[in-house]
Amino acid sequence: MNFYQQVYQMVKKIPKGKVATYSQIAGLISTPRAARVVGFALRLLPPGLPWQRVINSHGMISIENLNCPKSLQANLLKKEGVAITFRDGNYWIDLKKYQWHPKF
DNA sequence: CGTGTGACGCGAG
DNA sequence: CCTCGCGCCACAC
Repeated sequence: MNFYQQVYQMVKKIPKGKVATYSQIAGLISTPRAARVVGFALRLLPPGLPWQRVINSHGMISIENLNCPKSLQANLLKKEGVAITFRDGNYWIDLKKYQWHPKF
């Protein structure tokens, strides 16, 4: 199984209404420091993945200029019950409240 | 096998 | 607190 595939599998496991960070995903897979690679993997997302639940460690969205606008991600998260705060041009998520805690 | 790159992270200033 | 810079790992070339 490729690293990317592991990333996708992990992203799929994020429950509705929860979010995870890049470094968290990387750590869950095997390599805590491969957060960048996680982002790289999410760049070529296969359809059907809840990519909107993956954010950076600041609880902030930093996408925008790809095919998907940040507003779409924020909208999707809102529909899942995640509170989004818009501040200084970016969407912020309360990680304390919504971060996913996988329990194996 | 060497180099470059990226939806990132963290320490230093 | 904000900005800058390097490290990091997997993958494409």
